[in-house]
Amino acid sequence: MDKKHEVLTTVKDENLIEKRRQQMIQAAVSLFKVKGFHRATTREIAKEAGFSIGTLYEYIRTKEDVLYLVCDSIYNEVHTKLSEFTPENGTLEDLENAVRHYYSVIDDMSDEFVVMYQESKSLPKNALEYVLKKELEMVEIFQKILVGCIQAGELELTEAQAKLYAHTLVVQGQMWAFRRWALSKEYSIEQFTELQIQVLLYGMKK
Amino acid sequence: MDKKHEVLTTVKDENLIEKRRQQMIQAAVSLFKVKGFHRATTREIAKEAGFSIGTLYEYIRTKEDVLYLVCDSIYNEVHTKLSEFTPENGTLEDLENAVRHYYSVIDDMSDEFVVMYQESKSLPKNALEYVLKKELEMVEIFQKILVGCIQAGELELTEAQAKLYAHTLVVQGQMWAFRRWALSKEYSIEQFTELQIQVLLYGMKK
Amino acid sequence: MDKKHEVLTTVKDENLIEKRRQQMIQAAVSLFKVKGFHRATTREIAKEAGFSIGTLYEYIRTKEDVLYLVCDSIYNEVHTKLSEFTPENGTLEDLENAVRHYYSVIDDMSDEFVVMYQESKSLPKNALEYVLKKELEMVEIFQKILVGCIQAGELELTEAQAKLYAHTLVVQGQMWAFRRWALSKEYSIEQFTELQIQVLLYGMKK
Amino acid sequence: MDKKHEVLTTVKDENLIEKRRQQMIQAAVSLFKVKGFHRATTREIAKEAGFSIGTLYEYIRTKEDVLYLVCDSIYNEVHTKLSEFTPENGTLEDLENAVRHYYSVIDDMSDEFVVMYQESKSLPKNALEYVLKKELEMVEIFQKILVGCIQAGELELTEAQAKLYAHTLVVQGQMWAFRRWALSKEYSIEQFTELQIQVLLYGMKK
DNA sequence: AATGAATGAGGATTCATTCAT
DNA sequence: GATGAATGAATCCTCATTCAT
Repeated sequence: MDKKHEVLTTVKDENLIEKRRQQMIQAAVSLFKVKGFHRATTREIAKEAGFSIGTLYEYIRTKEDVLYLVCDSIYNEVHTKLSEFTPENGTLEDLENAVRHYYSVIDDMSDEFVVMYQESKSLPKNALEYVLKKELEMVEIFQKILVGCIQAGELELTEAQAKLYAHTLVVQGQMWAFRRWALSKEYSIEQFTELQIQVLLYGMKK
Repeated sequence: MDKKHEVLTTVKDENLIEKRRQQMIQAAVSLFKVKGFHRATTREIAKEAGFSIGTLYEYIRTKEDVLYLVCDSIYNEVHTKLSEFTPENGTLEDLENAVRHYYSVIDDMSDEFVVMYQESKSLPKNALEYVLKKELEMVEIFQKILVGCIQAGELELTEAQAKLYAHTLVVQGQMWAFRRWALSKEYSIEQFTELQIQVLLYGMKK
Repeated sequence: MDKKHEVLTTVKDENLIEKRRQQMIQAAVSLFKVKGFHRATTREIAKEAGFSIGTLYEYIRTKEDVLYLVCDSIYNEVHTKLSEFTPENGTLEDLENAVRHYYSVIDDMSDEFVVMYQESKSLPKNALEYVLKKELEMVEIFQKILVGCIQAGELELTEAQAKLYAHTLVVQGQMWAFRRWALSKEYSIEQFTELQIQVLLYGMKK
Repeated sequence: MDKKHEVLTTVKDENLIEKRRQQMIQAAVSLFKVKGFHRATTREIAKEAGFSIGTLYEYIRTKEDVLYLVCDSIYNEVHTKLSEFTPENGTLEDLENAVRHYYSVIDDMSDEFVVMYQESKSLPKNALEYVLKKELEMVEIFQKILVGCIQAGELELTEAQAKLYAHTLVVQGQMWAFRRWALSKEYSIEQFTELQIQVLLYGMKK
């Protein structure tokens, strides 16, 4: 459950595996976005990726493997991008900037986010567990920043509150991806971000 | 697009239609919860509902109709329950109570919520539009309360801010349904609700 | 392992099941005879049986079920035919007649025999066990007749010998089915039978 | 049709061809024994043989070639082993010893025998004809010994009877390979052999 | 000679939907 | 109104074979 869920391959060349999987993931995301996991066929995925159905199956075992690779890849990308920005001062400004950075990552990858959250329930059990673990890691990133602020005396929260607020921050970012159809009519991502920072950090009461 | 999406029937007797559809919806929710819309078969739905596949198709046209009925039914139930409680004073206490009421409805119906949000993307175009409209109506309920508070001088927000905060309140409630696997280990629904009210209304800054 | 291996069905009407399965078995035997189990497709089986592929799968779960039904049906038919003729006197004449009867059944059903013995190895484990049990029952029929002859003083054999001779008689009959391509050039079934009776019962030494 | 069926090769070096084919045959027999010809894949055969799928196809043209090589190799081995022992006196003792020798060869190679007889039906037409010819040659070996006994006055049989008895002797030997699952519980190969000699040469009547 | 990545035709199975009873 | 047998398009996946390196 802790270990990375392995996707078995017939092919041996590691570089080739990486290359083909990138093609595959990109193809899959663009198809899942439009039709969802179940309505996208393995043939379509292969074609969109630029190779034959036979080749697709040299790099995966089942269609669900594709979904897993997509989810794993998205999490890794988000993690990498968030890690580029790790504030360490424990100021509220740091927290604000972390949120801004995260929300901009979501804006860049909102198709991927929507696909991941809508389809991950179709993963086989242990792949799902792995993905949920990754989700918690995302929450922990924010939790650590919050704890930093608490220790620096900038925030006055219990551990339990900090954890919940971390969830809140993560979910509010996802909201932008999921409700883009409604929200983008009214706000730009920058407006959205600043408004959210206002209410989440400082409350909506005047 | 604005009108209620109609589900055609062979049967004439309105009472019977209502009865069979309730059986159907209940069966579908419990199946979709476990296997999702795509993996649940119409045969299973019919069986779980207590009648034959032939009978199922007397009351719907396509499998997607079942999903639509499920979503429609959930929204109506939530609407009804929220309408039981419509505060009109424009106090912050009213707002808090509205949130409490909404979050407790979500707690009661969290399976239904999860099913609805995970599967509604599989609705045909115009049924989806109808459902999204319903979703906006939910947001508007909170928006109105917020506007009430603004007018009463309890909150100091622009219209744009009020709308976004309404979304936030709605989404944070759904968070309880979607992240129950993680959150319920740490908080009861009451604790969750009070903590959320704290941060959303009054901010997390000390 | 002892119980009859069950083949699950979607259809409820028992008479219909029986009818469709007979069509299926007949179609399968004629195809397996020509192409073997693996090269015959389920579509061909359905078509030959006179219904659609969908209908075929209403009456079976897997392609191997077809093979099992074929084997089971053949054994039952042979058993029934052999049971029509059960000598009880313990004379050598009885034994001879039993052999004659068995060999003529094999002549009638040699396609079926060949199919069954060539393909039964493809059965899933517990279906195979069931079929092997049936095979032993066939041997036992002859063993009993032999024991009858021993008790009547017509033959002087140990139990162990009787069992082996029963196998021999059964296998020699099957030889007619398997080596028809060579044997029928030289002998009619009647000649074959009488020559076999000679050597098996009375030896080839002058 | 009479000529040896040729398996074409890209490779020139005859020694290498022989070596690779031996690896291939051994691998194939062990796989066919477990999974049968159809379920064993060419990839598995190559891997078990210790080389790549590409290399496998340097030494054969089609998968059926592998099966042919297996059958051919088994027949040749049996022939060689039987030829080591060719009695020429025309005594019944010679006949008995030939049978003993043959049955012990079968005991040594029973996996190979089972594979050959179960799978040879999958050979392409002219390879099958070649193999059937080989089978008849096996029968002829015994037929010759029988004729020797007849000429020496030890047996009193017509040509037609001699040929049938030759088939019988060959098939009874194969019985040991095919019914090992049942027979080996009751008899050792030596017991089996002696009992068979008794009944086949001297009859079971007291 | 050896390798192994690529191919795609082919096959088993599923399941939404229909329609005769 | 209710039933459930029949249908066949759709889909996942396999595997023999090829060919560039």
